[in-house]
Amino acid sequence: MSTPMYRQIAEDLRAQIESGELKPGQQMRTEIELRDHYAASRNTVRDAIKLLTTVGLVETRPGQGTFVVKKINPSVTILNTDPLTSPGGDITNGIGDPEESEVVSTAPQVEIQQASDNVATHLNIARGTEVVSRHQARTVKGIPWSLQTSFYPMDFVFKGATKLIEAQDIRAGAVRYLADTLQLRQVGYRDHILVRAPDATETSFFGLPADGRVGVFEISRTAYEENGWPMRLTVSVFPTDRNQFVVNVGELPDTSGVDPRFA
Amino acid sequence: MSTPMYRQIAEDLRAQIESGELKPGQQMRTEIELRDHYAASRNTVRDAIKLLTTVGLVETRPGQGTFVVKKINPSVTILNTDPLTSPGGDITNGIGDPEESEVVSTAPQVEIQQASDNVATHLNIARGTEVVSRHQARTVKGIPWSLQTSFYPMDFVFKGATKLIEAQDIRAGAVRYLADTLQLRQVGYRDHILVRAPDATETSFFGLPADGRVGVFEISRTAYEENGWPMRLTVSVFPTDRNQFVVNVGELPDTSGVDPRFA
DNA sequence: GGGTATTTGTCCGTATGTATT
DNA sequence: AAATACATACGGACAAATACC
Repeated sequence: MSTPMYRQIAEDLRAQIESGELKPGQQMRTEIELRDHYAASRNTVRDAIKLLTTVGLVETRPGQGTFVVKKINPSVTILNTDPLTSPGGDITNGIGDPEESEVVSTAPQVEIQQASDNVATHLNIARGTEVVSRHQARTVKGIPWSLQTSFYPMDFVFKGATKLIEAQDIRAGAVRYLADTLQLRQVGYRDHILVRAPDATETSFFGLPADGRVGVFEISRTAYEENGWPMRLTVSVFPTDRNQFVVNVGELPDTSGVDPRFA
Repeated sequence: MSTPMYRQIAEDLRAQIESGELKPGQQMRTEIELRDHYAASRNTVRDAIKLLTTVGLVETRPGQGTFVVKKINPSVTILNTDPLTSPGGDITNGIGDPEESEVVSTAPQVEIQQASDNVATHLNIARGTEVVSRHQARTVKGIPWSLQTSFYPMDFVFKGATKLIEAQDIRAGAVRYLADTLQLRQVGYRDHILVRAPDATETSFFGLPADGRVGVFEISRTAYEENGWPMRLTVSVFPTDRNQFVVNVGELPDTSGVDPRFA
């Protein structure tokens, strides 16, 4: 009997959930009932529940009880849409109902910053160089979907792309705008995908659990112009619990028939 | 003073870590010392530490103490290498030192299974249809890197691709083999990326913390032949704490200069 | 709105087990 | 073997959130 009691309790409850005995959304027995059932202390039962919470199987609501989590219908985003250069450096959404995506972006929050290590590396400039930062929050059907920040070399503004420092959406897209004003043609981009813990801002914006057990995708998209120089870095952040991504390579039948189902 | 004490303690420690006052790898003060320092109970201090561990900032070692985690040097994998069809459906590694990758694969574990919902959906066959499952574990320089399972329709074996059910590596790659024996030419693939909690097998193989706070990437690669039919599904699993992925779109300078640095 | 019962959240103190040095 | 440090487990008390009457 070397496995701790709270793990055994958690394993028992997990089995009930995965067997379907406890259904998604259903309320579980209260901590007191579980304490009696397993002949343990309430704190031990709470340890078991805590374990299930970090794995994402259950969720607790103060004053109400503990519930089996419902599967969230995930948002699926295609990372390499075919018209490479057109949609801007923005990551657009290919959600279930493509027509009614209802993607809403806040007005960009524009700042002049000194390039951090990360930004400097991706933009291939010296650390501390001034860059324009344009930050936006996006919601899909009212639920928070992404936080994204684009970085441009400050040079671009001096050379005439003054709209970059205006706190307004750039109509026709930033790609088009830079091509028109600076003859900077975007010919490709590279996405860098990682997962990390959310910071306080992200936790609050996405409504993630405060204990940080739900990670976020951080996708750094570096766009290049025709001479091979990076012209923009866009860092987008998405919660991992409701987002998936797709990459298409080669000739594929039709991009539609992907409906993600998994137990 | 509405924020709980254990959160305040965690916030204080977090600030010390992020300011560099506590360096990566360094041992923190013991629970007893922290209890005295913050005039709290040991359990409360433990709650604070537990919070920091779920965020991945610290790690506890029984009998030794609590330590600030060291940043793991991440493995970077390119999802869309240019010779699309050649490297097989396998996801190959583009780690820091490309020459000495030292990727070691175990002998495949071959099984005949009935297609699960997920497999059936991706392979576009009926649920319960028999499929060949080939499972492999991979290590890079001795550390566990990925678990991957490929699924092929059982048809392929009946039609002559009998090596699929042999528990040996298919030399020259499965793509080449299927092209040679069945005239099945792979013309592209689609990667589906998501993050979920690891199961017991994955936790043990990767040596992940038992509480499941480190998620895993699950990348489902569906390969298509020239008539647009799926010919293989490969599901690969990677821990999120030591893996990153790259997607290249359009014309890029050279794929080398990506060295990921982030605070 | 108020009051009460229910349920989870926080915090304490204590005891004992287990891993490491 | 002994000391140290974290892990598990218990029990109790009060706070905070929610639901219901």
